Amino acid sequence: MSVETAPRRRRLEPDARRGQILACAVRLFGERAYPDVSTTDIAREAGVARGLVNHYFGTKKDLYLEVVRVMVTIPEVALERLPKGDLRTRVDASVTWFLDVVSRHSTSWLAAVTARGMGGDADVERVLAEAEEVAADRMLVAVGLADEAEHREELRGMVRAYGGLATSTAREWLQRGALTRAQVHVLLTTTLLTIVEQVIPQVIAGDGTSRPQG
Amino acid sequence: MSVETAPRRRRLEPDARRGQILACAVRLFGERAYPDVSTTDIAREAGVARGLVNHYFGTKKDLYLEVVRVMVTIPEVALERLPKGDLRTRVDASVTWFLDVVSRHSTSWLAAVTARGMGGDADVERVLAEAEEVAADRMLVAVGLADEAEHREELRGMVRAYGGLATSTAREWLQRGALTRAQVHVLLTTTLLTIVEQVIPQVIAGDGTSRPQG
DNA sequence: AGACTTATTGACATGCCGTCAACAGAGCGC
DNA sequence: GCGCTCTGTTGACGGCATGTCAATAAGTCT
Repeated sequence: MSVETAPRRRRLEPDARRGQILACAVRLFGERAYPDVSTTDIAREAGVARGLVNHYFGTKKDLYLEVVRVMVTIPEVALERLPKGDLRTRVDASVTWFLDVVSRHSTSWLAAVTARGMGGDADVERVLAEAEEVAADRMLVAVGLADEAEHREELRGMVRAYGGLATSTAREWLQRGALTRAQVHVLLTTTLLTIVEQVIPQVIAGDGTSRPQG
Repeated sequence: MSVETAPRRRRLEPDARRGQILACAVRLFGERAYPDVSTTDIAREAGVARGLVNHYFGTKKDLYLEVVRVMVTIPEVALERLPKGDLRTRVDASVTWFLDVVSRHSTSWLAAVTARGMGGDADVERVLAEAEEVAADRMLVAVGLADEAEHREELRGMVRAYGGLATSTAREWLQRGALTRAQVHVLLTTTLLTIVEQVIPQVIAGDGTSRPQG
């Protein structure tokens, strides 16, 4: 009687195995900190020999980079169509969309932004920076400043900086519970409006972009 | 002739040795990431046996906690006297003070905020949170909202969130070079004024602080 | 079935971390 | 000066994590 329907080794396609291990790594790195998660833990979680982790991802740090990339890419579900109304309407919609996304994927999103990079690693920083770039470009489209060719760099810098505000504000809501969603909404919309309507015109019309003293 | 003015072991007072090792650790952790700095490196840098590091600081993570505490405490040089003028004047002075501090200690400050916590470690997060708390209280004093007893929690939350904006904006200036100091100054002052004059009154007068639905 | 491909394993070498008993520098009494 | 004590300091040991690599077996094709 052949009851051996469970071979001790199951052979999967590389993509499948890779994805499975990556999923386990995402979960573990979302719970514990980088040095507190061993590749042995990940391998055990995936029911796999430890060497296989290195086989697919190289070093532990490489695996972590992919994990972070997955975490920050999750909110990329796309801000497809934004309302055609005036600035205030579009800003409001953007903030609503942002808050929806981060509250839906709150745990992994919090892990990604809280785990701001393993103690200042350069490669991790690069991955986070790329994600910020994408988010900043989308935001520029949303507020209708996408085709401002001349001051592109400053605009992107300001929007990236605003991303820092959005992040820390969302953390006050989701992590510390110091603010309600409504309060966060007011803070983010009002601030973004101020930046677009007051700060950016002042910078564009103001002093030189790279002259130390004006 | 006794040329042995250099005994292979030099005996220091505990405080001195501790401080010396801590200084080396601060330098190394400021350059490389947490997992890329071994206690062996720190011991070698201090010209000391590796066991001594553990003797003084316990575990490697404990040492790292002290390092982070030192890094974030550096800018605590105190915002002693702030001008007595109106809100705009005080906000302007606060931002100027902040930019002075972070530009002076730019390297260690960048290391501290960039090294946002070793991949989401709880204890590291606690140290950073305490530092944010101190900064937030000072800011509340500076903008004249220190004695608003009722909505204390929300106010502190908002100011902490603004701290996130200040951090990311300063990084755009010091690290990426996308913004000039003047632009950063405009962005931070205008935004803080908006928060104090528009957002906070709206929150105080607005809906309930902890009621999910109004 | 037999052969072939390759996903998967297990062991090896290296390095890091925490602990601990033993060593030695500095001050003191004699 | 000699020896004693105190304690800052060392070196080594055990355990664990990581990366590499040849050996193995699962699945497929003929």
